[in-house]
Amino acid sequence: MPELPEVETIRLGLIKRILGQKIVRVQVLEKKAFIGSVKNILNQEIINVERRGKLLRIFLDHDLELQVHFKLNGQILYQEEDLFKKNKYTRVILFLEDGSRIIFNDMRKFGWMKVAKRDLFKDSDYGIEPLTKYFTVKNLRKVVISSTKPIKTLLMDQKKIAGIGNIYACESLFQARINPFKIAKKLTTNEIDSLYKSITNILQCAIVKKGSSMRDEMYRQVTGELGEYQTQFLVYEKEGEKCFRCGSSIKRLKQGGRSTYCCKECQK
DNA sequence: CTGCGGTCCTGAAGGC
DNA sequence: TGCCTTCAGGACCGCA
Repeated sequence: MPELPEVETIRLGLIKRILGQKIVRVQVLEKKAFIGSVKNILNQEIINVERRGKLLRIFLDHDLELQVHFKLNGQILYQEEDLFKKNKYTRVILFLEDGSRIIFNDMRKFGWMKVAKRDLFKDSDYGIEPLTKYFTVKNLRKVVISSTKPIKTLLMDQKKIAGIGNIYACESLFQARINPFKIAKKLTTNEIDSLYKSITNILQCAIVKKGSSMRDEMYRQVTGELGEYQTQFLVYEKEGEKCFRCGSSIKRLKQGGRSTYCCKECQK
C-alpha cells in the first residue's frame, strides 16, 4: 500500500508530534511484526523521523533507529491518550512519555518494525530517491538506458528508483504517454524527459493531497484521516472507463503478476 | 542478468 | 445462505 507519498505523509505527521519524546513502553501483539529487542529502544528519545523510499526511519538516541516497512496494508496512527483505540489488526503499540501512543496496524501481517543500528544502514540498497537533488533527468536517463526490463517493472525496482509502487508507476507512465511494456533502453530522450516530469509532478501532487486511500481504506494519515490523491487517478483501477485524453477504454493488463492499467491508444 | 511463480497473510467481492 | 475463486498498494526466494 503505502508508496513514497503515503510514507512521506506519515513521516510529516509524526515529525511534528513525537520529536523529543521518549518511548516508555512497547506492547507487541504480533511477534513477527517486531524484529529486534524491545529493551534496546526503551527510554530512548526520538530525535528525528526520516524516509528512504518506502521505508520509514524513526531515529533514536545511541545510534539506533526503528524502521517501519508498511508492505501492503501497514498503517501508523498517532493517538492522544484519551483517543486511544486499537483494533484487531493492531500489531505493535509504542507508548510515549506524555501518554500518547504510536500504533502499528497491519491486516495482512506482511509489514514489520525493526530495531537497527543507524550506522549499519546501507543507503546503496536503495535506488535514486525521487524529489531530492539526486533525482535528475541525467540520473534517470542513466538508469533507464541501461535496463532491458519493461519500463514499468524498472520504475518499481526499489534498487533502481526508490519509493514508486504500482499506483504511481501506472499514473506516471500514463501522464508521460509511455507504454508500460516498452523496454526501458528503447525509450527516447524525449520520453525520458517526459517521464522525469510526470514522476516528479505526480509524487509532489500526491504528497500535497496526503497520499492515496484506496477502497479498503487501509492507508490513513497518522491522524486517522484519509488521503485524497485517489480522486486524481487517471488510469489506476479505471478498467473499462474512458481515457481522460482520448476516450478509448482503459485496459487492465498483467505484468509480473501485478495489474497494469493503461490506455493502449495514448501510451505507445 | 531476466522473468516467472510461489510465498508470507487476511478479507472483500463476485459467480454459481 | 454458502462455497469457491480471484484479487489486493510489496518484496523475497528459488528456478529456468
